[in-house]
Amino acid sequence: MARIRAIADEEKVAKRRTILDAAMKLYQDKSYELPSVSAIAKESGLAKGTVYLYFKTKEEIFIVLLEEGFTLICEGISAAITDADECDPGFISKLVHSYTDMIRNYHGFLTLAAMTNSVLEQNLDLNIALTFKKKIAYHLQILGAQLESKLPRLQKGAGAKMLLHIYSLTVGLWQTLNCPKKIRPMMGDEVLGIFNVEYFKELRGVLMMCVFAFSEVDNKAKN
Amino acid sequence: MARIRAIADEEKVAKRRTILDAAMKLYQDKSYELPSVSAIAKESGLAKGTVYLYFKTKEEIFIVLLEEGFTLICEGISAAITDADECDPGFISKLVHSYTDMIRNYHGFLTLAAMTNSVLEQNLDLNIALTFKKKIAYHLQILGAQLESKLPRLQKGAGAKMLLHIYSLTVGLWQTLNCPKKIRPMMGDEVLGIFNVEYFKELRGVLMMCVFAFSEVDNKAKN
Amino acid sequence: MARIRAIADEEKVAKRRTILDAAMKLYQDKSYELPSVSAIAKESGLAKGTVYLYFKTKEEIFIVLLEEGFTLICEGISAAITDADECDPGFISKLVHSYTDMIRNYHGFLTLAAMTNSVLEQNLDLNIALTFKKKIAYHLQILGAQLESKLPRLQKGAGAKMLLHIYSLTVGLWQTLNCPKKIRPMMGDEVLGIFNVEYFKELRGVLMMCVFAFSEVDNKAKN
Amino acid sequence: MARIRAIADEEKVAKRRTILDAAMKLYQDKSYELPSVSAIAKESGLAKGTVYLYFKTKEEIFIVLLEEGFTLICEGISAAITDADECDPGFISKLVHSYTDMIRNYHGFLTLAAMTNSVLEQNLDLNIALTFKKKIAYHLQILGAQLESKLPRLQKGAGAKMLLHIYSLTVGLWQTLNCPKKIRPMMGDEVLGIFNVEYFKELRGVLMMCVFAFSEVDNKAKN
DNA sequence: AATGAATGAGCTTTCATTCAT
DNA sequence: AATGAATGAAAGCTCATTCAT
Repeated sequence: MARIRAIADEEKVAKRRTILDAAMKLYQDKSYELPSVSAIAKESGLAKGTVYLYFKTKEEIFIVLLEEGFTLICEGISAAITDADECDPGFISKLVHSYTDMIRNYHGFLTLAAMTNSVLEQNLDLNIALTFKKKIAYHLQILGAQLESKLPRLQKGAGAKMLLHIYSLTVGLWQTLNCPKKIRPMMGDEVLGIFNVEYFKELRGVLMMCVFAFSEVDNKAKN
Repeated sequence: MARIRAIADEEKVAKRRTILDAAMKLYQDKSYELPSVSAIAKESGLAKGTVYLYFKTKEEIFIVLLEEGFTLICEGISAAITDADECDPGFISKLVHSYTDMIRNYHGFLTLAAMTNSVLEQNLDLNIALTFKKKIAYHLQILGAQLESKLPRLQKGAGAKMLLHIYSLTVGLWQTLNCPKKIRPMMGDEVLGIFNVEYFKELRGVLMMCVFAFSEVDNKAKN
Repeated sequence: MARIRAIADEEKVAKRRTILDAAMKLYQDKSYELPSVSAIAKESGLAKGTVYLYFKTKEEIFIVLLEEGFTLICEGISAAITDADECDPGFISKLVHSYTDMIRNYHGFLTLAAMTNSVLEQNLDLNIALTFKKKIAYHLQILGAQLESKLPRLQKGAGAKMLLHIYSLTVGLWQTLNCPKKIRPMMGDEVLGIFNVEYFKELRGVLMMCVFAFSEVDNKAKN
Repeated sequence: MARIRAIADEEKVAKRRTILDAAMKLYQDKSYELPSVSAIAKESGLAKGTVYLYFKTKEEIFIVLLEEGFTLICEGISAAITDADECDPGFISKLVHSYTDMIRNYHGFLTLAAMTNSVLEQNLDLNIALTFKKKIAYHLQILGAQLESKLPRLQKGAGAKMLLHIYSLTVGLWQTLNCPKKIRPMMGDEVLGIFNVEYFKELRGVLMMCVFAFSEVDNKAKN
């Protein structure tokens, strides 16, 4: 096996990356079932024990991947907000688009997000779980504040809350619309028409509606 | 002969019920972790093998429970719609309340719904999975149509779609806000404030907003 | 694999026996290291899971073997006591001989006994450990009482106690004199002369002495 | 140059000591389970690999500790023999007391001694194992001779042998009476009465008896 | 139809030891 | 001489599912 030692911190980070990437690859290849640590090790070209040197449990690997995805998406939106002109009537639409695009590009993010509670958090070190939650909260906070600064109709705190709701909807809708690969060919049935929509298009539709609603309601509350 | 068959069928249904009830009880008792088939069999007073005569896999048991819950909730809302007066300005609010109450009363429904994709559908017979999807679609259709008849501003098909979105949000929000028991005591941290809200209150809040948005947008689209 | 079902109780007992025998064989073959459950299963012609159907932990298997050996030996001595004539001046000597013979015939008993505390009791279900202790105590009691009836010089309770001491010495001496196979060829060194004795002969020698001492002291205490 | 070597040797000895002390501390703290090499290294303030520069295997560390304990105890008794007056009728009793006191003071000695065969000697370099045996033999010899000089009734070689038997009994009795902490609270049961004795008191009792027997028998044999 | 004994792949995890640095 | 990253065999155990009875 690759008995290459990661001595410097950056090498360690690189090896961690190797494991994370291998885990993600297998996760995607295995149609979004959590791969075994054994498989991850093999894919990484490392020994099983080495993986446990970098992550305490299997779930930790995936919680990190999820958190990375979340961070990435948040940063993307943040950039999009900065770039966009809030006076542009298409401001919201642009943001929504960049949001859905970010998610689309991080393959597996949605599946991962969907199993956060039911699977990942179950077998997670207490502190890791908490740290994860805090990071999510932090990102929502920061991004929410940024939004508030651009959309003055949003009251203090409403930005983060709105994002929380958007995120919830994103994950929930995905869970409702997504279905295992093997039954996809049989989804043609007319009865199932309601599920035969393109997820991202649908998501954008609902988001536009909700963001609009948010602004309105918030606005009214102000008056 | 037919008589005997009927009796036999009744017995079958009864035994299925026994298993389902036992599974649900254990699921609730074990704080919403899927119990083992062995435990379900014991709780049912049946042998392990017998359980497999009635359900092809463990997941099938829970998908049936989920579907039953879904049906129950839909029927409840249907009744609520029938009872309510759409001219009453509190019409929407009443519906939303009865919706959240129904869900609250079906303990474990949200957890079950949340694991639908990531866990349940993975190890499910193709036909079972499909049938499940169809039942969900059917209920959404029926209930959607009923809604449309009461809220004329809703276009054809918009009722079902709205319900789909509501359901998605319900499940997604639950996943975001819910957290494992063991980390609940540590949620006091200020950073986590955004997660420290009462789920059902929060849900009602968002739903009110969304339903409102839906009507508006839909209305506008009409004009 | 041998998918032969043990349905009747006697069949179950037989299968348990199969496992116990396989475990003992491996234990002896592997120069008295505890074999893995996996190996025991293979040797038994059973699946690993099946072994766990009959024994909760690996240690339980060996504690049962130890207890069986203990019981066997006690029964043998009991018979020897019954058969012997306490007026015969060689009474004690005969008993000691039958004791050492019993132990010699139960290969591995000593090694097993020697690891009772340091290994076996560590990973043992509380109740199993306790039951084991009770059985040992029970046998000591019974056999002790029998001895007292034959050797009137022994006070009440002194029989069991004497046996406890004899057993302790038996195990302790074995631990001191026994040595791993691989270093046996090098035991010729003169310095090691004290260890180069035949265990059973040595044991008999010490026991004779001790039993004698016991009687004396006890006798004196009486006067 | 020689000077430097001497210093280097001193350092080596010192480092060995550090490791041994750390190992002993952890062993005692962990209620007499063998600690991992990793833990020993950490406790020593050394790297894992460094430990292996000083000891070939983990077991070697503990065999050295056991041997040190043995030496200590022997030296203690030797001193006690020197100090005591063999004409004092309490001579034996005093020796026995100082013996049990020495053992009591070397915490963990008995546990270590008890696992010598079943655990330690298994994974030990041949030479190390042999050296260990030789040291034990040597100590028994020396101490035995000293005893013989004080107790003229002891024939040549009988001293060492007696000590061997005493040591065996000490370890064996400890194994029989000692029990894991977790089952200690449940030892109250009447059946287990025979095990509910104070180890050191019991040991002293048996030893007094045996030593007495030894002298007698030996004496008789002489005549 | 019902049983429950048997299966065995599968899991995570530990840790003594090695060896590149 | 010292380090500690990497190894990987080995372990115990679970449990969904099968199938002989």
